[in-house]
Amino acid sequence: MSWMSYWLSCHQWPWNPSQFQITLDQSVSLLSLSTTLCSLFVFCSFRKRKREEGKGPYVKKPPNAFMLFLKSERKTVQEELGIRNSAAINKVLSERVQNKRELFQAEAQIEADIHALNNPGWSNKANYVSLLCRNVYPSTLEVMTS
DNA sequence: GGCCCTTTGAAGCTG
DNA sequence: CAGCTTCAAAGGGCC
Repeated sequence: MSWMSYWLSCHQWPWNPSQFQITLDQSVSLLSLSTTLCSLFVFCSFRKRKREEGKGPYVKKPPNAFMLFLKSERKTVQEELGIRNSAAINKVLSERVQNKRELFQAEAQIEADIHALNNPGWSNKANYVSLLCRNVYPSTLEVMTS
């Protein structure tokens, strides 16, 4: 049973139009549910929207040391082993990063500093879309079970 | 077309 | 404060 059918069964939804009588509490619950679902849709759409280029001032996270290492060594592994799949390449590079970690950590720190200068006040919080969604779910469940 | 996989690490949130 | 979650990159694979 889906959460929607569960909610409807709990609230004895009047499928027959002639029986369309709901209490004030039920209408308030329905309004809250609608509002909450709209919020859920809007917030969860951010994740998809932010990946679209040229829409909004989305600022990406600065790359960490391993990400810089991946960018640097990806083509080498592709040519060396003839692998195109990034998941497989990443596995190989995770083994090779050991002796170059400190070098790329220093570079990552520079990247982070430049990112901070170019984007004053920016925080990872701006990219944490699902936390917003997570705040919506409990209230949705609260409406469903009230 | 869009999500998943796969990795490390930074940063934020939760209990 | 420990533990969990997300997202940075990338491109093949899959639905």
